[in-house]
Amino acid sequence: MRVLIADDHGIVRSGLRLLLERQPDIEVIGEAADGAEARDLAVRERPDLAILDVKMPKLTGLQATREIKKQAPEVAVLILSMHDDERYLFEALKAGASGYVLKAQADTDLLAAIRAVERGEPFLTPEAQRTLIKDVLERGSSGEEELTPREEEIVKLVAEANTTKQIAEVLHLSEKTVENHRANAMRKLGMRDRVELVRYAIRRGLIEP
Amino acid sequence: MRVLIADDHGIVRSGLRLLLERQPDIEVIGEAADGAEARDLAVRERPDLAILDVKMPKLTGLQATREIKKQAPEVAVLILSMHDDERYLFEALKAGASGYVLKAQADTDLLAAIRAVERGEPFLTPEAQRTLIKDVLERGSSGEEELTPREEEIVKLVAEANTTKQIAEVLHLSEKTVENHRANAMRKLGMRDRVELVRYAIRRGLIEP
DNA sequence: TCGCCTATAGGGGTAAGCCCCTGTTCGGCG
DNA sequence: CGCCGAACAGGGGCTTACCCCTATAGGCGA
Repeated sequence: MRVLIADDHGIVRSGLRLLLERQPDIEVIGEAADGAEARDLAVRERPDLAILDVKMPKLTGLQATREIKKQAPEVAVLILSMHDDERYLFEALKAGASGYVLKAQADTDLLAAIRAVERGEPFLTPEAQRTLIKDVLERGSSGEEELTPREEEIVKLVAEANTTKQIAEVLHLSEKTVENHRANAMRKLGMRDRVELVRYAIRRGLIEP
Repeated sequence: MRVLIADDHGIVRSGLRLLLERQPDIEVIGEAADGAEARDLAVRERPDLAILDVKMPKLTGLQATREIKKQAPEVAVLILSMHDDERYLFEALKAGASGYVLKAQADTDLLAAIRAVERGEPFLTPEAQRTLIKDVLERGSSGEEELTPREEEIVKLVAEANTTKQIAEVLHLSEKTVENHRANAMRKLGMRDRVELVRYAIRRGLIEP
């Protein structure tokens, strides 16, 4: 199996190469340090698989994926996510990637992902599958809201460091209702306390850090 | 030369290990996936050198450096910066690090840095030296009330949604001490609860949103 | 040497958050 | 129409956070 590696950090490329070359049937046929190089190499060399980091100079992993799938659709693509988040999961799949692996779990999941790609199957980590399923269930597979407007309103106020009592006063509700909306939002998001809601609110742009 | 590696991404650890073990006189004696683990390993194993990523869960590389230098001052520390930024350079040196290497240049600079540390010398990349000079020139009087290193550690852990009990376990402290540090930090910053601390921690770059 | 700050730890209390329930009202939708 | 989900409200219980207070040990500078 001929594989192409693309990441802007040499250290990461070395780590990937080490991991892959322990497999007797995998051959790393090239490395790229940015997305444009990755695309050019993939189109020219037609590897069985291209492993692309999300964040790269010139072209992101997702942009490179789109171009590779257009010019060389038989090249499978696995996306490596830099961060421990899955916010690019949908875009990656939409761009034509066969799998999405978080870098933190790369050593354990990457080989499983490669084997899945070898069989022509898609691969998602359990976390990614959960995220995907949750999103599909909760927002009907399009860009709608996960939370109801009321819940989002209350999450925003929580993240602005208002107490339940203050929120109840602002919204003319009972404290109990506020608690219920907050609890429902937390349950939907899989969160345990207000602290996690703050980070969610910031990621969603509900408030400024 | 006995070396400890700490990074929350297994792939990066593998890459570092590969790079280091090509050197006949370097032995990687351990890997850590977060700052607390790195500190514990460094204190227990007393390596000649600990290579720490800046951004790690539980304790940042800088926080881990402070604790290592306090409990095992003979352990040299090299800071690896995740991104191509140098905003933590000054704090890294203040914390007791012997060097500061950007990950993008890690394969070329890291060995030079290690050799410098071996000779007991500090190491800065030319870019880092330039940044440092600029920082020293620009830094006059900030005036804000600063948190102690301990307080900052606890603020980070609070903002990562750890409970008092969990923080006490990670830092090997009583819950009461954690409460006191948290309260002192909140008093200094004029904040009333953990929610406000989260936004502070994100603004300060202690955690990602 | 004397203070001051930091880090550590605890006592004791109030307030708040979080979690498990039940229930009503209202509007939309198959 | 009958069902479902959203919004509303509450009971009761347990945990946690937050706020006073005291106290010791160590380091460091005036």
